[in-house]
Amino acid sequence: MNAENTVKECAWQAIGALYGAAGELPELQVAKTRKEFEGDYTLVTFPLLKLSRKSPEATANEIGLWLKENCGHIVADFNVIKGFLNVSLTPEYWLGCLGTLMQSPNYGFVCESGRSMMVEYSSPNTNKPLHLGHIRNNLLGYSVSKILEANGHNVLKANLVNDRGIHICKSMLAWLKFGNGETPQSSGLKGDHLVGKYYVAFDKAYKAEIKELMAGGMSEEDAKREAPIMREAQEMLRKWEAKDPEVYGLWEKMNGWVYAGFDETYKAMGVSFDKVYYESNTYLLGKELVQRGLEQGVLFRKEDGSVWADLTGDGLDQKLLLRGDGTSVYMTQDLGTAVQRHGEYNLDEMIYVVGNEQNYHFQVLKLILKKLGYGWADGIYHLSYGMVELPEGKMKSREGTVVDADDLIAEMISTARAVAEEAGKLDGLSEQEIAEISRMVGLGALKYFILKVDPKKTMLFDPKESIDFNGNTGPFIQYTYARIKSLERRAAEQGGIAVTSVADFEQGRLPEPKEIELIKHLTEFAGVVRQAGAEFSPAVVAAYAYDLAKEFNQYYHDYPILKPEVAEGDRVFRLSLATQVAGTLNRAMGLLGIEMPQRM
RNA sequence: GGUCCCGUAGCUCAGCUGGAUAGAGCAACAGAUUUCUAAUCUGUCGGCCACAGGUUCGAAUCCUGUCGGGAUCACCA
Repeated sequence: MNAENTVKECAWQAIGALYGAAGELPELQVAKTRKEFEGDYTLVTFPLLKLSRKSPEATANEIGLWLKENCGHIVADFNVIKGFLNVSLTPEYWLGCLGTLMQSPNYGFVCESGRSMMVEYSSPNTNKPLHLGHIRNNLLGYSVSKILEANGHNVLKANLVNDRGIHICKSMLAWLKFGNGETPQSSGLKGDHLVGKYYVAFDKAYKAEIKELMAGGMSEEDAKREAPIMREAQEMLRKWEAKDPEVYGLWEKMNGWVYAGFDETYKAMGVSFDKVYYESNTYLLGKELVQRGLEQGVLFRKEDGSVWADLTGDGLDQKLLLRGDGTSVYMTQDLGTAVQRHGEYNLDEMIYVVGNEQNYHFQVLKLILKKLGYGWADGIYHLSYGMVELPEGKMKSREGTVVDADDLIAEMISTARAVAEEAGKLDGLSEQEIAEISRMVGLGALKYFILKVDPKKTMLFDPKESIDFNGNTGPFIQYTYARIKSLERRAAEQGGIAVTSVADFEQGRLPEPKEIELIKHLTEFAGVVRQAGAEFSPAVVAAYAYDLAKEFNQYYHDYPILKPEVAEGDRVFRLSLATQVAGTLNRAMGLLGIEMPQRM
């Protein structure tokens, strides 16, 4: 069931019959007819002029006449404006589409592509809590996973936690120095926030030491290196690498606090993972790979013993892979991890959801893997997303301008509640229902706000102007859904309407123009899912859901569905159509990780 | 300096595999409600699609250059 293809096939037949199918055929251009013209689909005739050897108008007319005579799905009336042929499909055809939809509760979702993919996202550091930038990452990663699943792929959601390194040692050290044994239990602080507090404390103490050293005549660079607290942190990292029991125990304890905190945030956001990796387990990977590359002559060694990849032939620079002392760097680890995962799961694609500041890194990663002879490197895709900026510019933790993820989520939910209460939407509902609706709507607003924007674009978030609940927003779409659910409840109270196929409709009840518009929208969902999957773009799905909701709201406004004056035949038909809209909205929003309330 | 990304209404964003008169939302203004839920609907206002060339029947969309903004080019991750 694909109306556009139906039109295309008819057009091909017309062209074959009229002009012969000889020679190479131009691409057929069929598009949805613009609103201001009459018709469902438009055939652009300009590319066909070489075949027809006639004017655009004559060609369009000729094809239109042929379709009228020979194609049963296309209505007799067509119109030609300049080189554009506008045709419509019959109400019977659209009724058939509605019938197919009613029989296909999972319309739009493909089963079993046979392809396996890993989507790596989130990948936080364990020294501070999640912020707005992480929210964009997590929502994107989760949504893209859902979209790929809907395209029939076997998807593994992965999280590579950066649990080791100097950053966590900073938090650990500051906690030892200033913490007085404080724990999440004793302080009432969420674990990740507690650890983040000591990361900030470290930075403060570090800065004070630098200032003092510089006052004593030292250069800034030297002061940064010589500051005692920094030396201590580095010493701590060495002890960690040597698995010093005391340091290791502290590390495990504080990371445990952070994980408990993250789990809470993940749960609140509604994201999850199939596989969690820890850098403490993977940071030594890749060394063998580099050795092999060295033997193959793909990599080279400098006098100091360090190993490099020469990418200057590809327009890039040289890239360090092993230091002179044999220790590895970030890239080494990522190379090793990629190879290991590919061996483990035989992945067709690996999608990395990582900010655009790492564009270069992934370009290099892919290139080196190819040089090492891994053909599957072509299946690596860096889903690069832009920063979330505040009105005053970038978020800076040092200046305290970060928008904390937990705070923002809580604020969205409480705002949703306040808005609903003011509008009297929650009267008569239990506290539990109120809390659940507020949660869904608040999160829906936040998720939609972020996911509707093209991932690669830098986006702006203004905390002072709280996220809207009207217009092109998540709650708008949720509201549309809730109203349909309300209709369904009412219909059930009135004795139920048992319609499962078009055969149950009143004889001769065909869709009216506005209803055809809705059916047309509904049939486009499969194409939207496919496109979103091919482009890794939740924004495509968001735009679709909004358009469908808007279209339905107009219909709902103009056409009564269950009002007493509505004839039984119309009532049944309209409710069935509304149910299809609700189902499609629900599936579309599900791909964005947005839940739909039954009432709001 | 090299490479990559972005520039569309006052603001936030669609549209970009070339198609008809460039679309939404917010904001502003004017309307619709004895409600199948007004978190809705209708209308008005708002544009040298950064700029200049090129490609062609046709360019916001493709190519080149310029300007503006961002990222990156670490023995950090």
